[in-house]
Parts: sequence; structure tokens; C-alpha cells
Amino acid sequence: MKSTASTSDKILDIAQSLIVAGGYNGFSYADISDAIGIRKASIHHHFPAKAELVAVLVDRYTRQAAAGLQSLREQAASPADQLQFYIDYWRSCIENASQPFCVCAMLASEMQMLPDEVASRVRAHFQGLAAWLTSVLQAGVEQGLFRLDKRPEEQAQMLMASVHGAMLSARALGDPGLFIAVVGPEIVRLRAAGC
Amino acid sequence: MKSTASTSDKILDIAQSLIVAGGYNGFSYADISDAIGIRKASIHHHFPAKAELVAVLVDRYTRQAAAGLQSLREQAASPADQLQFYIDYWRSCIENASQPFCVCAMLASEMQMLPDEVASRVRAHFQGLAAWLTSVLQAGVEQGLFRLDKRPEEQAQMLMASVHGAMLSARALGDPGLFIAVVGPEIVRLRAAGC
DNA sequence: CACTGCCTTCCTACTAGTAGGTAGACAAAC
DNA sequence: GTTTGTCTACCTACTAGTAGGAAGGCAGTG
Repeated sequence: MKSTASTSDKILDIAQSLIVAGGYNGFSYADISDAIGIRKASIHHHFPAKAELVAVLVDRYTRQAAAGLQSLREQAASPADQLQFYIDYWRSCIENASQPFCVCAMLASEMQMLPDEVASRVRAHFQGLAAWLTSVLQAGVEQGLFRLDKRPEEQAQMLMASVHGAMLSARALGDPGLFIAVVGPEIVRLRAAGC
Repeated sequence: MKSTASTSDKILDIAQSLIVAGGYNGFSYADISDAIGIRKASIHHHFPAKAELVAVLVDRYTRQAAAGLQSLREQAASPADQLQFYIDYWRSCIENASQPFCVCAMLASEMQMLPDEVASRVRAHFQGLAAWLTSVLQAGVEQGLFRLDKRPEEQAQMLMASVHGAMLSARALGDPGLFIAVVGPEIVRLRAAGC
């Protein structure tokens, strides 16, 4: 969090928080302009079109997520811890309201009317996240930490849906604690596992 | 599906499908105007302001849902069947693309920038759905059909999150089958239940 | 019966404001 | 001396919303 962030990074930061709040159609260049004290035209210099801005934003987001999940895999000892760190990340984001929703989950809900260049990137993010969860679950099974009653890919999809659904419920009911109330038991069940 | 639907019903029908596709900010009076061949000003006659239109729409949706769930409770013999009918309803909606997403789930994602009169109604819908699921699970437990490892209210929240998350994943990855792939096992686990 | 007045629905025509985007000038940096 | 970043000023299309009127249905009254 350094004050020497480039203008284009600042634009992306603001745009991201605006998308999290209201989605693709929920923000305008004027909103960004107001937020960082720059003229609308200057934003167009960095990002000629809105679709392009959001496409770059999703790329950056996916890259950051991939890096974070990768470093989790290297640092956190066990797959069980990796999963725990992942949901703890979102719990703190939601509880301190710093980023109360996943950008790509937000955009995914608007999928049907997103420009192609954005839609394809959102899809890629979901695929990447599912792949990471799958590999963590797989590793956990091999180490005897998890016992799944379905294939890791299926279980990963179920877990991912649970996480995004929990975010939505927490937002809908205005209760940040609901996220962990929903996701927590899901993780516990994977650990305890089987019968 | 009769051709004698009133104009205001037609407006709500179109608005609902537009919201499902793109959310609150994803449609305009002009879009509705084009779709049903009526002037913009005529829509304002029926619904003076956009927030009011959507508030009425959510009321109608919640009322229809409540009626549907109530009749399910009366018709479907066992709580297990009631749950099955509920998710089968959404499966068919998603598979034939007639209504590939829940209006209130869509609006919930935009909660932070929704007019108050809309936001409160969306919250009410979530509460109503959670209450229905809770009572069905509760009844299932009493009849020995389900065995839950947590309180019915918690299990209901988990199930609701799973349903909405599954909708989101199906939409994000463009794979309608993903809905049932995620929700199906969740239901099975409730039936089989326990250890 | 005809007339009157009201109500509903829809219309044309308009408003102020906002959307994304462009043209071109200027200053500083490489 | 070109490139980079910002600016002012502008454009067209669209936003929600308003004003006022035309057409028809439907009382109630003479």
C-alpha cells in the first residue's frame, strides 16, 4: 500500500471497489474521476474503453489471486491449512468490509450482458479457482487429511459454490458473520470426513 | 400464460427477465418500451419511478415464491420430496434457460447500491426462503428423514448458499448442468445423513 | 336517450442530467 | 523531439422523469 502507486493502478483500484459495490453497469468513468481527482478524459488515455479497463482489471485480479494461492501452497504446510487460509482471507475481507465480495463473482452474475473480452476472463478466473481447489483437495486426500465421498473436481465445485453463495447471503442479509457460519462447517466436514 | 395479461403485468414480466440478465442498472425504461411496444411515458404512468417498479416486482416475486413453496408443503408428501421439488424447479428453469437465475440473488449482489425500498424487500425474500428451508428441514428431522449435524437454521443457510452459489457457477462457466452437479449431492447427503 | 364529468390508458414532446468517448492543446520527461 | 500524461471543451446517445393532451370507458343525471 504505497503512495507511489501509478495512476493506472489507482484507476484500477477504484474501479475494482466500484464493481464490487455495483457491478459492471454500476460505475462510470465520472465516478472514478471524482474518486481520484483526475478528469474523465485522462482515464480514457489509460483505458480507451470501459470494456478494456474491466478486462485488464480482471486479468490483474486473476493474476493476484493465482499468485496468492500459489504462495499459499508453498507456505502453508498441509492442504487443510491452505483451505483454512483461503477462507480466512475472505472472512477478514468481509468482516472488515475491505472487499466484501469477489469481483469475479459480481461480474459472473452479470455474465449474460458482459462484453466478450470481460466474460471470457471471468470464466477463466472461475476455472482457475476450481482447479486450485481441486488440487488442494486431491493433495489432502493423498495425505489422508480429507476423505471425500465424490471426485475432487466435484467437491471443489461444491466448495466454490458454497463460498460464493455464502458471500451473497452475508451481503443480502447484511450479516458478515453468515459467511463463516456457512463455509466453516463445510470445511470441518471435509476434515472430519467420511463416516 | 394468457394473452390477456394486463399492461402492468407485461411490464413486470419484461423487467424481471431484464433484471435476471443484467441487474438493476442493466435495464432501462426504453428497453421495456421496445420489448412490449409501448411508449416510455406509458410505463411511467404505471410505475412512476424505477425504484418503485422494482420494489413492486420483488413483492410480486416473493409472493409467488411464498405461494409456490406453501403449495409444495401441502402437496408433496414428505419434506424430502418438498426439497427435491424445490431444486427440480430451479434445475428446469436453468436448463431450459427460462429463468436462469433468481431475481433476488441478482439484486442481492447489488445490495450496496440498491434503493432502500428495493433492498429491504430483497432482504425479506432471503429471510422468507431461509425460514421455509428451515421448517422443511425441521419437519424432516422430526419424521426421521433427515439427520442434521447442526441446527436446522444453520443447515438451511448452508443449503441456500449452495443453491445460489450453484446458480452463479452454472452461469459463470456457461454450464447449466453444474447446478445439479453441485446441489444434488448436497441433498443426497441430507437424506442419507449422519454417520 | 343524450349529456356531463371523471378516470384510465396511452400518446407526443420535452427536460436536465449522465453515459462513454473524442479532439486538440499544453507541459514535462526521456 | 517524440512520447507520456493531463487538461479543457466538446460530442452523440441515452438516462429517468415530466407536462399536457387525445381517446375511450363508465358512471350519474337530466
